[in-house]
Amino acid sequence: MRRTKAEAKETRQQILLAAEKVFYEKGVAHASMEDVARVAGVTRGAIYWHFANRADLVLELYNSLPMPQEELIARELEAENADVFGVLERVGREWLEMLATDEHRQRILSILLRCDTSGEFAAISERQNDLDDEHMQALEAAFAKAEGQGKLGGTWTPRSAASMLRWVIKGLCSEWLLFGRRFDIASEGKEALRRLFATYSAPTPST
Amino acid sequence: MRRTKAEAKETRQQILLAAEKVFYEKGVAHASMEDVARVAGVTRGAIYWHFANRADLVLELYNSLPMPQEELIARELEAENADVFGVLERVGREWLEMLATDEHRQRILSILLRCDTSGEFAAISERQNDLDDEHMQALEAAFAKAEGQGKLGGTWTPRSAASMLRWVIKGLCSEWLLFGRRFDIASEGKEALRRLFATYSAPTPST
DNA sequence: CAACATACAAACATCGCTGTATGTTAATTC
DNA sequence: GAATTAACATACAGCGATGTTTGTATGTTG
Repeated sequence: MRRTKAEAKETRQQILLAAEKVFYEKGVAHASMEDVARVAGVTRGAIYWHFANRADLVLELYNSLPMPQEELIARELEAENADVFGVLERVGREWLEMLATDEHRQRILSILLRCDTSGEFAAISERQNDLDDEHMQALEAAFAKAEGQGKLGGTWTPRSAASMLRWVIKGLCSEWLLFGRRFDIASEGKEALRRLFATYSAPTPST
Repeated sequence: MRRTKAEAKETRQQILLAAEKVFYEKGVAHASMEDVARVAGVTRGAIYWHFANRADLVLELYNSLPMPQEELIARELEAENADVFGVLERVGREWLEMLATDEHRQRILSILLRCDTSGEFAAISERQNDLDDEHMQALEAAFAKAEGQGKLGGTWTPRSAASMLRWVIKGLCSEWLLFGRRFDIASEGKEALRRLFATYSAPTPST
């Protein structure tokens, strides 16, 4: 019973959805391919037709997430007198709001956070690490620009400011995702970002 | 060839050390009990004598970590005019320094961070969550005290201050442990804590 | 110094799961 | 419309790991 191309894509999508559900509920390590197949309404044959193995399935799950448009942000920051803090705070807020509303992203990121990154999934976590590195460099550059504009106060350096921002957002997201989403990440995150950026622009102590 | 009690304890310790090494290198999910046994210089029989199963072994690994004396800290904070910020900043700094020097703690926490928390290891992560909850309550109480002393400035509330501190420390440790320890956690953490506590005591904006 | 318990080693049972190979049917292709 | 191939289902081989059971030699206890 060979399917049409459109039907095949539909099947692939069903498998991804099933994998998202099953991996999220049972954990990547302890869910079998047949668990996924059952939920998707197919057999393991279909899964192995569309995906090489479980690691590949997880990778494609990760790839199915639309990534934020970084070039757009970079362009916003290009202007000579760009409001760096305003842009960064807004981007952070938007990211948290997107996470709060996109349940697929929540589940997939939970899966990635809880999955054993050594061994077969090393490739995925390496990709994430590379992305993180790029983000850090972009952040540092942005804060350096703010410093050049004389807007970075306190004892902040571009590096320390970028690191702090990263730690807060990562801590916030990890806690929310791994800990049962027991608080309103959008509003609490918004508050936290506001306070954090307020400290960035605090006047340098004249000691 | 039955061993004496002291020798048995020694064997148990060897198994724990081997498990720490093997689980750290291969990941909990993909290391077999025989891998552990081989490194420990025993057979799986010895492991199953001392531990019920792999989850129990991981749990005992976690239990082997000496926990910071929380009562001591609580007592320090009891005094009417206690320097809350000073104590908390010092405690945080000491924690980071301890983590930076104790390689066992580094490996075991790495194992816990990367291990799949669903399924068989749910008990362990629940215990961690409970501990985290206690910490949060203690932190909130401490910041509430500081607020009562009129020392909590800005727009901070006890809850937001405690959350922020937690997120920063968690983000810091996670990044350092999972990311190859690519920076000096003691010194960078010390700086971050100093900046963070400085913002806590910043004067309230009179808007 | 029996008698028993302890601290393992060695062998066993078995089972779930993975990957692959083969079979089948229907969509494409030329 | 014959040939090909895509899209699966089904069947198979086989490992690797787990938990248990049995064996055994030696501490330990009364």
